[in-house]
Amino acid sequence: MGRCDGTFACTGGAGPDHPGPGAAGGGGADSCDQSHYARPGGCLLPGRCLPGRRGHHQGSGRSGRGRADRPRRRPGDLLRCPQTRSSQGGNMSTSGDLRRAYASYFQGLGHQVVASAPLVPQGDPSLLFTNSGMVQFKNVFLGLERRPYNRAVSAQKCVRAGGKHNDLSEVGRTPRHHVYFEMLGNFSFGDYFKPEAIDFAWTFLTRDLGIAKDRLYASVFESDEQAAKLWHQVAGFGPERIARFGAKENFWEMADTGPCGPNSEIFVDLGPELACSPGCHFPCDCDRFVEVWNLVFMQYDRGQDGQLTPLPRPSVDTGMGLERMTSVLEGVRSNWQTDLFVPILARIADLAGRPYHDGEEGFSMRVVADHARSSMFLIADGVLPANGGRGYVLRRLIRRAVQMGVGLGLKSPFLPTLLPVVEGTMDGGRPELNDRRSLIEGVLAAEEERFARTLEEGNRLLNRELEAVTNGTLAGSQAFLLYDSYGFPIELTEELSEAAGVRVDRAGFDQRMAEQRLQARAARSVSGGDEAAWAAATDQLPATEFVGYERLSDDSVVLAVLVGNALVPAVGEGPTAVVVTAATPFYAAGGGQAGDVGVISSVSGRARVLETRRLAGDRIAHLVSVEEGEIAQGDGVHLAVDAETRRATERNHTATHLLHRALRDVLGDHVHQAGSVVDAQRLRFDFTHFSQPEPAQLAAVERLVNGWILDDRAVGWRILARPEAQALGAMALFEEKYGDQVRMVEVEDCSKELCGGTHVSRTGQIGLLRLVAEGSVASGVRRITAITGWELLARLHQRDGLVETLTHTLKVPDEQLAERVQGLLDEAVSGTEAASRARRAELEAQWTRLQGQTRQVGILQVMAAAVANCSLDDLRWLAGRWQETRAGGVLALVSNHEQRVPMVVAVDQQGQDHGLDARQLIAVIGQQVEGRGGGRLDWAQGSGQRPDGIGAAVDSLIEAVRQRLWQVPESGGGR
RNA sequence: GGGGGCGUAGCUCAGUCGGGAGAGCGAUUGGUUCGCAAUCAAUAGGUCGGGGGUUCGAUUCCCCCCGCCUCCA
Repeated sequence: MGRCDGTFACTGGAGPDHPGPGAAGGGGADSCDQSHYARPGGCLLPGRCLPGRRGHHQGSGRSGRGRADRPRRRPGDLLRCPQTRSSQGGNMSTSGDLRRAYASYFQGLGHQVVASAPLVPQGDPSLLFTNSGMVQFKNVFLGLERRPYNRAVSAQKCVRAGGKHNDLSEVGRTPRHHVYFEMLGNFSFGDYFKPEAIDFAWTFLTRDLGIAKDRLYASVFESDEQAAKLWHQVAGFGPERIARFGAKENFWEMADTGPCGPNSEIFVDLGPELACSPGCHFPCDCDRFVEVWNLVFMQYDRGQDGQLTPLPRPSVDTGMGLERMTSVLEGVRSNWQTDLFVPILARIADLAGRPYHDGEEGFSMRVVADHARSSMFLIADGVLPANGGRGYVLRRLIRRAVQMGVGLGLKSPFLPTLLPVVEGTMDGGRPELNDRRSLIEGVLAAEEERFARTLEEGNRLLNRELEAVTNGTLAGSQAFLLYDSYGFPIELTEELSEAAGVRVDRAGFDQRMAEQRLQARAARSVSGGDEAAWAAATDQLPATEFVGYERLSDDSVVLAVLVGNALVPAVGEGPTAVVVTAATPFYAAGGGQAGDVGVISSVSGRARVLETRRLAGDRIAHLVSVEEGEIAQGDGVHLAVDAETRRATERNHTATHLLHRALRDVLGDHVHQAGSVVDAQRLRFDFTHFSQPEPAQLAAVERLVNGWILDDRAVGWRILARPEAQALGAMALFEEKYGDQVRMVEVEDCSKELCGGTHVSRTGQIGLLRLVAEGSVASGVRRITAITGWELLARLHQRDGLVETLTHTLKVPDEQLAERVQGLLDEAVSGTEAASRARRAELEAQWTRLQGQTRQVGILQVMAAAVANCSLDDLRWLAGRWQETRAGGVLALVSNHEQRVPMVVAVDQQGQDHGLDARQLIAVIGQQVEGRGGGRLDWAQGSGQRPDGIGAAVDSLIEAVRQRLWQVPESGGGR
């Protein structure tokens, strides 16, 4: 990258990979800084700016204090950074203050304060994690969702790791990359636009935060004259303070189509001391100018053809990275030196027994600090370590942190012990860390433990490999196998190999790694769901009105019919089709509840609804098979849900809420829902818990639930504002939609949960509940399966039928069944024992007879005989006796058994010395009985299928031995 | 979603050109020992994850499924 050459269009950090704060898959203020420590010729001296600052703590220097009494600087500190100018006139001194000030400033300007959405995006499978402030407003910007306000402000939790934008490898190496960070943002949904957005930002920065006006700069899209003009009017910026960039940096798009527009970024000059060169000036992408705020002006809609049409009501989406703005306010050079990280780093340094260094030496500690807090927030939002998807990202974060920590000499498990410190840095802004404390600690401890086992196993395997190394190099494929199949980190392989004086073929390893990536990517491009295509084909339609809470049948009109993934005017009998109506009583699969089935009919046709699914934009898709006539777009139709199936599903859904409550009562508050499936047949509930529940605990749970059912408690629901629901103590699930209006389902004096599903109206309708299975699905997650209502009755009947069959067959009353079966088993066992004893006696007798049948062939004793009715196992037993008694020479036994001819041949050492091979001999016998066989030099077996050749087989064996002895005269002579 | 590895006695695991299912620990019984610990000996315990195929014969080779571990996306 060029810098300060006067012609290069400096990005200020918002490079091509980081389109701005609002990008669903994009980056923004907090991950833009590509500058590194220890840069040759750079203006930073690692470690100079911030001597160890352990001891000072977040929470000190709250608002109201001036910088004079902020305790974070000691008189002797060498502070080369221009932080002394940072907070002039302002009273911001901590990240918590900034978070609060931002919210209250915009609240004062008519913005609704909206809670942070969870890190797991709702209803957007294309996105691994929430990675910017606008994610929860995406559908509002797209016009698919309406909210009761048109101005909002939020402090959004974000994670960038995994997926397309992966900052993982940069964390710890740069001043501003983090996996977890927070984005402060104000939003206008078709309300105010550029003039207000720029004015609000300017006023907040200069008045509320007290940043000197001469330290601020802005960038605008090259052709956005309006924005440039506004910066001049509002801030008095001349052209030298307004950079103009092209579409790559300053034009933002949510996706290939849809809302988009230019954006304007605001930069703070950290001072000439940080300049990369004496001539450095704005714009320059060195550490001197830090981008703190990105204002996105959504004013166009890009159509399928790529054409831009102006939006009637332009919108605004802004993002300010909490961490970097805090660093500016606190006058420190990197985010790691803010109150968000200093206490965490200090604790890690304490545990490691060595000081934290701000330079390269501190890399490991920064990674541990970042990954620890990232993991905690992910777990708090319901992510659990797993082998794929989000869970895998979390697992990697935890393991990387543990590996770094162990390298620092930390004693595992140390991650759980960091939780209180991380929570402290949040200054009360993130209560979920406390609410989910036991869960977070448990998950972290369990994962550390599991990783320790992985390392131990890898160590064992590596040592084995190292011993086998002969040329001083461990093959890249071996190192890769250790990594790929056994999860043993390559860094450890290198380290341990080096200690053993072995080089690791890193190039070979990297080669394998690249192949693996290619393979996974190629596979990915093939997959793709139908639902996305359906959503795209119907994106002009309004949200479907769901009337299924109130009734099970309704009339509506068909808005769209799809066959395959394409819109069609009508569909007849035959193909499976998708039907979308204006309104429907059919519940679309979601929240764990199965979609409804039933019938859609019109004057011209009737279709069976096989499945109901929810599409993006709250449209409901019925998957149908037309049974009669046709269903056409524009038809008036009657939609009827299969009531029996729906009722059964509702019984299971309400029972799930009761079960959840009972589990918490019996096992403890760390129990949280981790997945749920509810259909007409059963309910399946996954929950967090770290050990196997005792049978007595499960019995207690079942008893509690059935007690509530027998109480016949009322079940109701209402829509209310989210804070209200929280105040009432509603169970907040991980999957819940963090809208402002939430639906709370309440079981009288028992359970309150936020839930969009359908339920019985009184618990008595559930009938009864029975737990039918309990097991583990992942570490720390248990799964309970249960049944209710008719399904339970059917199971009882089935069980009763089974018992009846048994009592009938065994001719004993119910209560004696067990005893009778045991008796039969004992009899069977003694019977087979007696039989095998008898068989052995028979074989023993057979063996005695055989001993008389040895004949001399040359110098060898040959025992060749046909024995009656022996299985291959019997022959083996006889051969065993032959070996035990050291009869010597050659043994060949042939028998007839169940239409086949089992045969064995054994040759002792003497026979082998004379060139005899058991495999050749058995082939000779095999010829006479149409059989085949094989084995080892001294021992062969096989079977044939012509019992009438047995006599010839024995003769041919003797003849073969004789010939063999002639062909290969024994060296000592003796014939 | 795509790979790799693993699944054998209660536990930890051996078991290669396909042919007699094993070790250590644990359990039971007996001996030695003042008791425990320890130690010696004997014994029990296995649909070799499940199903299908190839073969005279499959723990072993092939295919499918299930479970666990792991990497990549």
